[in-house]
Amino acid sequence: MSCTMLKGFKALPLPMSQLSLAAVLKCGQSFRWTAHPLYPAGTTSIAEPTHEYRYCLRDRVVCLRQSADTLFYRSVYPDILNGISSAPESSGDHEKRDLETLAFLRDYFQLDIDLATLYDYWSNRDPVFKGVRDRFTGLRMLRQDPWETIVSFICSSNNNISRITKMVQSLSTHFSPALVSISTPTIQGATDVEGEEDISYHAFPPPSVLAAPSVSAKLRSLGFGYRAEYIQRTAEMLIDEHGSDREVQKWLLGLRNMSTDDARTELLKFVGVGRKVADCILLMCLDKREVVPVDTHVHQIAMKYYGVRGKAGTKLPMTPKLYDEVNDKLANIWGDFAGWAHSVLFTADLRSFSSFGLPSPSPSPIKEIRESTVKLPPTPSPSPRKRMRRDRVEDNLQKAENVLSGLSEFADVSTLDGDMADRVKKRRRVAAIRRPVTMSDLSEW
DNA sequence: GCCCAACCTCAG
DNA sequence: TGAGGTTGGG
Repeated sequence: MSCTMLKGFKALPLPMSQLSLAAVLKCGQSFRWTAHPLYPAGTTSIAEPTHEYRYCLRDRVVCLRQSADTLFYRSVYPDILNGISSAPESSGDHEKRDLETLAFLRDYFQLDIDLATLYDYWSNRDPVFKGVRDRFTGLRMLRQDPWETIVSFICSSNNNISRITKMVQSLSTHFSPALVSISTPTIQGATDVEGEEDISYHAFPPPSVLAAPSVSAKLRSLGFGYRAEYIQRTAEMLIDEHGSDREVQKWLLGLRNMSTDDARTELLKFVGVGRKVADCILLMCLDKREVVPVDTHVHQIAMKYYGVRGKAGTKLPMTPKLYDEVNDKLANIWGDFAGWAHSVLFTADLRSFSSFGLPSPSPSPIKEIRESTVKLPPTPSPSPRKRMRRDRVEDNLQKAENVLSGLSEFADVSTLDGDMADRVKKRRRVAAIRRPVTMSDLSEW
């Protein structure tokens, strides 16, 4: 790859097995990252960065690119901070900002959690997971901002990623001033010169801004539907309760130190936050890694492959009791990081990948497995590749059935008595394996 | 404690 | 017509 392409970027050694930006940033956890192609579609090798990803924080825009073994990053600041209107900034300022950005990345991507070890752990416990792991490497949970996460997931009810993304973006552009304008990356090897344009970046609006009574009508007009009132009222509740944005933020971050149940109880007080949305928030910004948010899709898979009550293919009303059954079952199988495993299996199984012009993970492994349990009609001369894939899927299904029928040592513990189940669970508990990314990993490109 | 219709909008 | 759901009334 050319050096000029990454001028101004710092490099952090990081294998794809630990983080795949393309998967993580567009799988339905975060809705505010933008993806910008660096080459005309279909002209690059996977070893080189294909896109630049951008995300606007309160004071800077973080820009990322990824190659097979390296994460490249830089941040862009408004002119006022760039020394245009004051003294020229020193190289020391640059250094300080880069360290701050690196600190943000390590926290946001939770880089001290060793994802490869977790994948191995889940694979050993769950043949179904093992069957799909290779197609979704580097999928990890983000550690996001609580306020942004709450609003984003209030928007998520009865909704899809594409529309949620539009809503969250429009929330930012309408209620938060532009922080800085940046031109899109030059597309290397493009035949026409067009494509380079300035884009304004807006941070996510703080609670005090969305708490204003006029906001709900405005949100209605922006197409938020019944979620408009939920967002305004939730913002209002938080500001009324805690006074200022700073205090709200402090209190929200404090939820990370509470037990899962206590934190969930607090979240359920907000309007527009039910059990499912609360669990998404717990998992995606409050460090509750064992929580598995249950929607109808998860329930379908849980019925089919993990022996949860109900008839696969048909739908049962998602009562609190059924919700707990699904949640407990999956948490038992996947352990302390069950919510992370869930994200690999479920948030990855979304067609919406294609709507961002990113490489599609299809055919969806989940769908593929689902279809293969049905008697497959004799296919006229399947390609050798397809043939192998189906064999593999059926092999995995056989293993899955072994698990479900108790033949495996990883059989479900929920049928054991409480004491024994606890001891089994304890023995199975994985110690979070940490692979600290140290400051010495930081190198100048 | 459990059930169910209504709710915005858009894609299939 | 229903979706990766929640609310409010019975």
